[in-house]
Amino acid sequence: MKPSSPTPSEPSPFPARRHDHDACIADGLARAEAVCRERGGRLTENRRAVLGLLLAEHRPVGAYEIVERFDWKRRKPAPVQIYRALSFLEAAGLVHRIASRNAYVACSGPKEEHGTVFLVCRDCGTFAEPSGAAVGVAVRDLAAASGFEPHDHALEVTGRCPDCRPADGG
Amino acid sequence: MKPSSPTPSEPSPFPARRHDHDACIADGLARAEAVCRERGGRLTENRRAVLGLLLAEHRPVGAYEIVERFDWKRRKPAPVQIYRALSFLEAAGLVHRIASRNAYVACSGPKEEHGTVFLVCRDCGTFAEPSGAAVGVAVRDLAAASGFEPHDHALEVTGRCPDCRPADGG
DNA sequence: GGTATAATGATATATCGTTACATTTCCTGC
DNA sequence: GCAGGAAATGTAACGATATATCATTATACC
Repeated sequence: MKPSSPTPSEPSPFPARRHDHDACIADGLARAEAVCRERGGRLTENRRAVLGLLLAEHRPVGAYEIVERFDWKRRKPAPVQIYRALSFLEAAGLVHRIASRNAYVACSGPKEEHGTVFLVCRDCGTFAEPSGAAVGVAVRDLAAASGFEPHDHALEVTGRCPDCRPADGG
Repeated sequence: MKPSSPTPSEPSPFPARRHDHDACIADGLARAEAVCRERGGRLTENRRAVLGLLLAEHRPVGAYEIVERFDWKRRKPAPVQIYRALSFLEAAGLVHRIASRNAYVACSGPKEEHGTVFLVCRDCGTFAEPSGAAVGVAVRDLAAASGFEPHDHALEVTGRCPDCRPADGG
């Protein structure tokens, strides 16, 4: 197995070291607009700003860190403003809460289109959301064996991302 | 597949509706003593009391709920007392934190001997920790495909336990 | 017993998230 | 344009979760 060379059909879920960051923000916001049109909510200034801030990072960001970094009409918003935006965005499947860190990340698509698997680098904090089909299968199997009826799941994995792990894989 | 009849070789990870509760508390404490002897810590009165309280439940319990229920020399302990005990117990692999609920559960064994999969019933709060070998495999596969080096993972599944789900499985 | 280490006691504070209610903005129909 | 209602925001206070700090006590080891 060559971890550093994933097959072309399954590209790394981690962002490339250099990529068109403005484009990934613009894409995220465009996707958000589409989701809002479909679901009926409004992508207001606050929500857009919070989502934009999360899209600009590829890592989980705490709500109060958003408060601090949020230049909002030249002053700080109250925490509740941020939480309201996050609640809306999470309900729309545009943001995930990383429970183990009390932090939030922009999601790469609507809820139906991805698993709920989160990889977080313990060194640089970089975040990725790989497709979690195998995990979904494992959850269903486990549940069936236990008589448990699963509704929702989240798998949070900590470790080292390709950029932070030693080159030899050790 | 017959979810309500798991194979005998893989018994339900959920506690039986009626079981010898005193025995499972005593077993848990005895296991804790053994772990402490092996690891070098001490199972002091506070730690024993916190673990005992968690063993007496089969569900995640919040730290401040422990504070409230803790009859400790006839008065309430300070939160920090509870958090200290929980930190020790978690480091020893005797307790898990359920991040999605900010709550803690007694673990059924030392860290090496089980996966890190948590089933929590959304109706009654009952908790189970099934063996998560398949999940471990899925995590390793995902990680290998991403070039990610996994160190730790936790899978939290919410749903309905065998006692709370409708009898027909719907 | 003397000393080092582990653990606790007590107070204060940091961090994360919500309640409550008044006000404003936006959409819709006229 | 303008009324009416729903959605979203503004503001202040509060509740819930977790940790920092430092003095003190208990335990293990010599």
